[in-house]
Amino acid sequence: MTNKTNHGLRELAQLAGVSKSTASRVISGNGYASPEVKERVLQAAETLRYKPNAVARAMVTKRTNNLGVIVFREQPPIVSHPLYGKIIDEILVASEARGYSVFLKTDREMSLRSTDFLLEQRVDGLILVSRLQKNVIDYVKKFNLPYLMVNGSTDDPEVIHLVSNDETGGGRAADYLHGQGHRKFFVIAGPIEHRSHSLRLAGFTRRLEQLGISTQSSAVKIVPSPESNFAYGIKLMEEHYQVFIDQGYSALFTTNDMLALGAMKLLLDRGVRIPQEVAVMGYDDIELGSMYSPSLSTVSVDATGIGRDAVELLDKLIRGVTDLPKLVEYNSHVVIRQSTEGKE
Amino acid sequence: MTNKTNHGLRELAQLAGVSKSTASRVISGNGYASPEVKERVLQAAETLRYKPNAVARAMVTKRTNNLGVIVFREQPPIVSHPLYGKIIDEILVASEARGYSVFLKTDREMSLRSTDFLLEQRVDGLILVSRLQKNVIDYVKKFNLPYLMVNGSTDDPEVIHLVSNDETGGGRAADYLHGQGHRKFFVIAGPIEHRSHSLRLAGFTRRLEQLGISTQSSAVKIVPSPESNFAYGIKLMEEHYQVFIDQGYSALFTTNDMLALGAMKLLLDRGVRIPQEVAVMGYDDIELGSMYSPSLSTVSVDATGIGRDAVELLDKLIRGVTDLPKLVEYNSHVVIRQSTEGKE
DNA sequence: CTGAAAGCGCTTACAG
DNA sequence: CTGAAAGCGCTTACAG
Repeated sequence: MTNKTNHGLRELAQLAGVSKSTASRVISGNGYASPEVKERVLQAAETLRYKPNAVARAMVTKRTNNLGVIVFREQPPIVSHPLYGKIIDEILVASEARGYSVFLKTDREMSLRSTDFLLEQRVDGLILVSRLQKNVIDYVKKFNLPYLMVNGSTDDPEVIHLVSNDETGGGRAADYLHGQGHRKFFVIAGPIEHRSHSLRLAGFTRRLEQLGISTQSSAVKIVPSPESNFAYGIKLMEEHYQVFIDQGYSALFTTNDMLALGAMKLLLDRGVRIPQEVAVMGYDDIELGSMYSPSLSTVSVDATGIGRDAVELLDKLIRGVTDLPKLVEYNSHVVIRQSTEGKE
Repeated sequence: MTNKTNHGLRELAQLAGVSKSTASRVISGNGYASPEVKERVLQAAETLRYKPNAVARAMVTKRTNNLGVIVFREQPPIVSHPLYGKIIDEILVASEARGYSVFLKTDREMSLRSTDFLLEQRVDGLILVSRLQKNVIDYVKKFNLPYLMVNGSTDDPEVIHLVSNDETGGGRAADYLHGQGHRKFFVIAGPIEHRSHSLRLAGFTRRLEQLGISTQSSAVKIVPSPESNFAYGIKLMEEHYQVFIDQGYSALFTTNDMLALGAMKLLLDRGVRIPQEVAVMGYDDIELGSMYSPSLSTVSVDATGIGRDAVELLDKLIRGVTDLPKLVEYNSHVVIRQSTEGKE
């Protein structure tokens, strides 16, 4: 049994009977080496269980082949967040495919700490996920580090960001529900400061107006929610339950699935039949929604495309490719499931 | 505006008018420096926006302060897996608190690639999550690297592993359901090769036997499932639906929540009333279950404790603490929700 | 095709 | 209390 000491290039070279330079060339795959020499080095690497030291390599090449991903969220479910989890999964897979490893960090206080950490780790690039404060991106910009934003909001025209086309998606939801015959809409809208929530709502109401439904009238009731989670879906539906029933709203639209699920659970628990009495529609297409009974109709967000392209674009940035798009939008489409179908 | 070039210790020292050694001492916090000197260096660091190079530091200290986490799963939902996601979230938080950053890797083919990668990155320690093949741990053991296993299975007495006490939990589920008056049990059991599924089932049936219910008789029907996901919950329930109804099983127990949710959805879609006609109980306590309508009764797994302790134990291992426990078990408790309550 | 030498940006004894 | 020097484990021109 070879001992557990980690061997370096020097021991490797020694055992193979070559110089460190030569050993380095065959291990790294850069530069020439005769077949016989190559064979000997590889053989030695095997018996020594040699693992090149990526830290040392990074120091000289000034490339770590590491990416940093920071998810900005105040509340605990971070990786396990149904939408961000999907995006991160995709980032992981796409990174692996391009030879990058990823440091995953979460940042609760929208601080600069995690950014600093990754800067010190000399990651090759940074993916900033979710809404983040302007100061974070102002900070990142001061350094010479490729970065991009996923699912955040910014007016900064310099910043590359990937978002789903929430306004169009909101419009499609309105279109679909209207097409199903609905004329009275109850809407629970997540935090207006959050780009996606505000655009989804804007798209939804604009489309209703175009369809001849005044969103100022009693045909549309919009309830704002300070948070976009399950608990608030329940809470707000509970608070407005009486109005909801009395006014005869036949369709419920929320700016994300979690709110929809919460509201739907409250309705189901009170015996309201979905979709027979009320049609419910969310946004995001989280896995949970497809598993619900009734399964939740929704508007999809292309988490797979976003995650994949984030890595691809960042890789291009790192490699110095220019003329990259500053804004990449992903199309949303309506996903019809049990919570809205069956309405005749 | 300071330019974007990244400055090194040399420039820092130069600007502060001290030697690199001194600059290093104040930046790293190791060693002495007079208040005035310290002040000057810090000042210079500020104006230069100096970020210590963690790569260089790691090379000399032989400590990266990085941890590697590998999640072994063949199927896509990895980070976004409802249970593993929770554990990973906790690992992230606990790592941060102890000054570690984490490389998150997934491994679909149970290969040695991700392990090698992390070995090359010279992480200080490794957390192996989920079921992994014996060859992976045999491989890791050959290197001089602290590691531990979470939620996996091993007979190797040397390996530190953290698991939930699945057998006891299975027994508690049986106890609870029996106490609710149920005498006919339908069980969907996940892959028997997976430690947690087989122990949950074993605990459940053993306890039933103790309660005087023969698990060989028609009182208990056990259906094995090759996968432990939602789709199989639906599929198996569908296949056995007629038997299920005809035989009058009043309780359904599955070895995880996903299976329970799938089976429950099928029952609900067919109009079976839960819990009035059938009580349903899962295992894991994933967030989804608490949101369902009816919310799912289950047996909890202490994901928070597991994630937190994994980092704590690994940190101790890294710091050379000895006499660590080889096996840490976490208690499970029954979580009663709508899918079983209401039965009188 | 291969090797000697310099250097990546730090830290750490060791002098003084 | 501070600085000069060596060295961590690699890669990369540059000779030969």
